[in-house]
Amino acid sequence: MEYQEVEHLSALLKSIAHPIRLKILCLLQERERTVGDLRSAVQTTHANVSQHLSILRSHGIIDFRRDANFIYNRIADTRITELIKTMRVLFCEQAAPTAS
Amino acid sequence: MEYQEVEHLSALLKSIAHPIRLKILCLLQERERTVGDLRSAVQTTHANVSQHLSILRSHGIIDFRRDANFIYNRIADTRITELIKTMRVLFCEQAAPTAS
DNA sequence: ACGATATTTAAGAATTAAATTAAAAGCTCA
DNA sequence: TGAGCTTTTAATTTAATTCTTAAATATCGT
Repeated sequence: MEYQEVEHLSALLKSIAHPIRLKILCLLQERERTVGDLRSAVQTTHANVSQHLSILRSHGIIDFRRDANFIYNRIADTRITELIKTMRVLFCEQAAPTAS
Repeated sequence: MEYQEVEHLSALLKSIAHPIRLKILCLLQERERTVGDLRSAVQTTHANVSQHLSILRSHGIIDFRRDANFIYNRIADTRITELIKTMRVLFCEQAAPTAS
């Protein structure tokens, strides 16, 4: 892996490694959500969620659309969706009960 | 994803998100390496490499064996190998030149 | 045991990231 | 326009990481 690739990938990983941001990304896997939705799911202040969202946006990981005074956030990079799926399978999936 | 899973996964991601640690993990994909090998590949001090290695060890990501006064480091968790492979495919792989 | 080499540990300084708080900016609808 | 939402920005404080340096530990070969 090239120097630049390592730097880029590590910045990306760092941006998704924070528990609040990781949880936000998991929530956005299912469907788009407003800032308020996310705030109540992750249990912190609006300002804090907003700051985390702006970090994710600055990496092009998420995107948003506005509707009235709501901001709907969604995942912008499908590779992130793939990555999170892979991590879930590798690290979160229960061993399937053996059928015996 | 459960609260505990989020916490665990984010700690894991944080531990691999540092550029030096990510590079170390990439180097260890191929084969085991001594601390000195790794040091010259990542261009920093022995002490610093050693500290990064100890972070990776404390997460069970890498493992080592001793031979004389050399410590040979290797990846201990195959899921990490899988994860890195996936990330390389998703984020580092060039689009294959179209065969036309 | 001694000198040489490889690695680790520990303590402190420097850097970077995160949470908090308060104020501002957008938008809607009466 | 202005009251009432939702969201963002900015400044400060707090906390966590990372690097640096120096000293220690471990092992080898003689």
